Amino acid sequence: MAKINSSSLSDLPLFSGLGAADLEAIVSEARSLRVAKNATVFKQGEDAHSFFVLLHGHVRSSKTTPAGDQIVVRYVATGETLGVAKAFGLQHYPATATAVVDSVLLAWPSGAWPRLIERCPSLAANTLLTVGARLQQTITRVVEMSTQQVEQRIAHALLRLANQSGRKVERGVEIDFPISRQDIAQMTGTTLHTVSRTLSAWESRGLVESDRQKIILRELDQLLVLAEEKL
Amino acid sequence: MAKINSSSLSDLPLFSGLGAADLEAIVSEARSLRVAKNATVFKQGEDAHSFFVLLHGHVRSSKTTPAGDQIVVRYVATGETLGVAKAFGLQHYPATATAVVDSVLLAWPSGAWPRLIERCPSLAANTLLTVGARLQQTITRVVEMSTQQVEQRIAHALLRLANQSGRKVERGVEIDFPISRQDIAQMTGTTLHTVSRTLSAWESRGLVESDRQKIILRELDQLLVLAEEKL
DNA sequence: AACACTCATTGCGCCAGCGCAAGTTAGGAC
DNA sequence: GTCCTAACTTGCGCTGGCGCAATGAGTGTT
Repeated sequence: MAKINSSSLSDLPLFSGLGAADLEAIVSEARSLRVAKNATVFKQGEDAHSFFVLLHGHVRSSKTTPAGDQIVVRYVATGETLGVAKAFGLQHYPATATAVVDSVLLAWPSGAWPRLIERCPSLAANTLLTVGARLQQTITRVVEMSTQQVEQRIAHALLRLANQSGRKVERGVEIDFPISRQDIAQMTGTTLHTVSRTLSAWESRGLVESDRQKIILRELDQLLVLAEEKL
Repeated sequence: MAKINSSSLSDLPLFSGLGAADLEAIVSEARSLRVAKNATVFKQGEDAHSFFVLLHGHVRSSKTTPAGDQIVVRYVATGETLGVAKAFGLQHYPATATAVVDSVLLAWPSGAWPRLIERCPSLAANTLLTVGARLQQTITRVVEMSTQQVEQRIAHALLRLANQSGRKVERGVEIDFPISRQDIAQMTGTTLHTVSRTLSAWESRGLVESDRQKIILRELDQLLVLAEEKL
């Protein structure tokens, strides 16, 4: 529902290869919603009533353990799908999605999924592609946590964020949404203390420039060296 | 090709919900192959020419980093799919699949995938389910590596293996394929030394019984307590 | 302007678990 | 049998980075 420019939507990976008529039909079933900074799109454990595409903004997906530890699963960038729990057999959302800046999303009721993929089988194939990519990234994360030192993992995480959501600024590349030391710690399996120490050290070497919730990567090459080097 | 009992195949998650005719057609395109213990089904980096279903045996999927570190991605149990790289957009296998016991698989050329899912869209939906489940498991692994001590991670890993591929024996549950300390280390992000020490400690407490490449879990409840307890 | 809160920095002590190294044991090949 | 290799065990010393704790510095609110 609502006036959504379906031509720009045809570029989204989820909808690639879809005919205009199908796309139109699918989009007409969606509602769009705005989520304010720091508000949640959905919460872990909640019934997976809808799935979403992020049109504008940035969303953090994070998971809390029974013991109370939190970890960041991923940051969702513009154009990506989220909350597709039902499509892979989950009744409830496995994580909490929080807007880290004011964001705009399209939402479909999960119940519509079977009907949609019946009409457009390529939806399933497209979703398979993105879920496959996420699986690869997650495995990469396991590999890094198993084999690399904390400093290298932080370097990798920042480079990945810069790549995914970097904005060129005069001094380098800035990560385009507010992110705390704590967030980075929860992405790399360490503590905010260690992240803070590491960034301080890098800052004094001129590799990065950082402020509260803000990080600019100044020397991408050197960070890459740091990330790759086998101790 | 080959005499394969397609009725037993209809129980596989990949083929669930398929009509007998479709199933027949799909299976007729497969070739079956036997892979000896310690031989590889496919190698990391190789062109992803085929995808497989494991009919009998056990296969280890492992990944080697440029720096030479190895980690175990997962163990494939009977009935599971492997090597579906092409289905999620990879040109090459991201890992190496090694038979840990003599194994039998069905293989389809990756090129057949688009045609198969066009004929049977539920193949894509089914694959989405299994890939989704694997994504969740991998995320769980990241969470564990981020928040738990080595001892707890080993307990979790063994309980999971016992659950997936356990065989009841008089004294408890035995993991149904040969697995070394090294393998467990590569699943949990630690070293074979630490795994060995941990198992020794457990053995002296009567929680497990182990031999070379063999592990019997004797006290599942106590291991579960160990796994869950927040230090 | 003062308060409350969230985010960040840094010093210090400690310990889980890694790396090294040496030795043991079990299979498999011939 | 004998050799050879792969798997496993265990002691010892070291250290990366965690936990604690205290402090400082922005941000938003009334």
